[in-house]
Amino acid sequence: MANQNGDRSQPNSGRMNLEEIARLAGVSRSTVSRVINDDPRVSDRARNAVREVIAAHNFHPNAAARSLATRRTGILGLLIPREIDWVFSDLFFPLIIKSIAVASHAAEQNLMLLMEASDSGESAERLFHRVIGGRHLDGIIVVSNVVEEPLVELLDRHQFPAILVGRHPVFDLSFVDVDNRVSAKAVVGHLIDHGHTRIGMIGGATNLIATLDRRDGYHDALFAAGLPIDPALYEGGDFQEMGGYVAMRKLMALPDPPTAVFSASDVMALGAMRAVAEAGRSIPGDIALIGFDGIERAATATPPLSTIAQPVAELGRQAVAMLLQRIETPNAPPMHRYLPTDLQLRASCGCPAPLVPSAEEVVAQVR
Amino acid sequence: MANQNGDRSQPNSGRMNLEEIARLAGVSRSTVSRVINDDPRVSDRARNAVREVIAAHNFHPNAAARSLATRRTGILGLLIPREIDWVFSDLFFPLIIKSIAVASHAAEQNLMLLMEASDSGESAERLFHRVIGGRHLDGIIVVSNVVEEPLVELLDRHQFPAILVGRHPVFDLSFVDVDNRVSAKAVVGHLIDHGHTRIGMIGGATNLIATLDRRDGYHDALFAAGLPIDPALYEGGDFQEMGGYVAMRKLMALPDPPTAVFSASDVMALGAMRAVAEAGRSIPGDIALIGFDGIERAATATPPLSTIAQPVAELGRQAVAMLLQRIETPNAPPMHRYLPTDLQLRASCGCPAPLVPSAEEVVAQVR
DNA sequence: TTGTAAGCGTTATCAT
DNA sequence: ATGATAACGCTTACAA
Repeated sequence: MANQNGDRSQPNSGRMNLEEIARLAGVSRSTVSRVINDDPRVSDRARNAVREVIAAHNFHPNAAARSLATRRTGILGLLIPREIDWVFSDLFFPLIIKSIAVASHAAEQNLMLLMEASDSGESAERLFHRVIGGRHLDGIIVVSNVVEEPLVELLDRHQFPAILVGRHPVFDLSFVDVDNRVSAKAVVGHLIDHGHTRIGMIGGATNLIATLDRRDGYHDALFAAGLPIDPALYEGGDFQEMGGYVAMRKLMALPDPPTAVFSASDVMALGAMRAVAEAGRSIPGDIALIGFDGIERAATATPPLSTIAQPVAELGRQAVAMLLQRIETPNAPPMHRYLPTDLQLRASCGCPAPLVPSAEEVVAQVR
Repeated sequence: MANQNGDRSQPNSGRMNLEEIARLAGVSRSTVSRVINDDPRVSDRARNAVREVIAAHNFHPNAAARSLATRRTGILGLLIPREIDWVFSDLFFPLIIKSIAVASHAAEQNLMLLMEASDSGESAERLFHRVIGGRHLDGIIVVSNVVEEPLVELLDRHQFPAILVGRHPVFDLSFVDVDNRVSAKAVVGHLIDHGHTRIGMIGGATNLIATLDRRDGYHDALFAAGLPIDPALYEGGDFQEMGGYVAMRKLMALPDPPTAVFSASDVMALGAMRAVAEAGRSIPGDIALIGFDGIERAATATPPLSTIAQPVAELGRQAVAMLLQRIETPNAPPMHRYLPTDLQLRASCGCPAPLVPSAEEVVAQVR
């Protein structure tokens, strides 16, 4: 019997390599390589012998040597752009990072996290050339909605395998996204269905593509219903809670305030709710409200916030899947994938209380 | 004049390597290598010639070849353990990930994100051997408070360069942390200073070291004040909002309910506040409350939530700095670093309204 | 099916 | 100061 784990499973104890494994297994280095890479052209006898030695020594092939020979690193990049501060105002980024990480691991790929710091960061161009030029990565996922993201242009120009999470209006790169325009139109359409004719919107940062698309959808809905577009009813925000708060105060201070508001994000909607409450007015009685994103806090807000949910985890998973395809066939035409959103109607828009467990029931359930 | 950027700055256009650069610069490959690595033993003439060629072709050395030769990858690992779901109940993890990423880049290191999925993940042991054994990383940062984290034992046994964010009671690895016990004692001590004698606590998940430490600090404070320890006043939570909500309801349902409560996390405290409000009772009038963490929402809660803040970003920065040291001198004894917390007193504990801008002032400021 | 040997692109040692 | 040349550990024709 082979001495299984004779030396307490050291990781690559000493300085193990293919040559050494080969020696111990009584075969050649190539055979060991074939076994490791599941090459069928190996006899069962040799395969077993090699596997045994590998297991006994807990051997794992050296990553650098491997990628030097294969020109593949097995590493995917994930770039979060420099507008990092508002980026973490809610859990959208954390959740998408998580799903991308998990999906990468499931595909036996490692994930390299690239975060441009607003301050001490290297420029996009430098980062690009260092990481891409140095062949650190096989491909990259860019989670950015910024219109003038410089990386995007570089990726496009150099045809480096890349997937955007969030469409880009100018460069024809592969992306996965939700249809922000259509989704926003659905939201505002729902407010119109409730009978509202004076509908405001709290927008996001103007350099984000999603912001522009959601505004377009807002206009689409008004137009489709034959309602006028009053610029006074649109307030810019910043995707932060305070931005929503401020915007709602402005809307309420209008001579002829809206009776319903569409907020381009749930976090801003939460801030807006605080503003309404402080003004002693009620939701949806005085102002109906719907958000965008589908964050968890929407469901537990007072009143529960209607919203249109993005399939965040699925966006991440699709991005990884698409990137792996792209790495395999770099010359295929760019793919554009839109994932469905989910309109979740709760009390804040005037819909009847939803069929969800009450607080008491939840308590009982948690116990 | 050299043809600067003659071919539109392709990244490693064609198949550039040291040999090719050397040829174009009229020197040998070794000289090019020396220039790249800032070796002083190069004549200015040669250095300039090489630099020119490198710049003209936007050349970057191949990472795999480099680490094969140097036995250094320039990659740090960041492991987020498998209890991933509650991990993202607030922004602690996202913020620490961000600070670690930024600090790594500032130190010219890349960051590999390792997230064990609760479900489809490989086991800790497999992950360890694949990544560490395969020499993907120079070192690793583990952000985990879980007592029985299996990775920690492996890292300890194999003496792989590692830093824990959050101390481990058993294995003597380097770590950076806040002193949870002393901090909790300070919080509860403050409630005692307010005159409370019946003080409850909402704890966290029991498999977390921080939970145990904070409970110990709670006991310390009671003991130091000569107050009895009533087990009924301790309710377990889960670091989620709903857990705090449930725990507070139980505490309020007690025959002799507490007049003050220390919550082991701000998120749970927020849930607790909701429970108090729903019960028609007031904070701090009926129940004084202090949280732990210092999340942003604490300041805007109604009433503003007192808390003790962790220096989250600094924890990340220190972790990177310590890891780099450890990689340089692997045999140095483990370092234990405690960072100070910051008791932020607001209305929820009964302190006078703080000197912060009112909502109106904030609005004015934002405009 | 197996082994030999030639890369992969650096760094590092040793002469010169 | 510079240039050959041997590692580094793996994959992959090509031979056998």
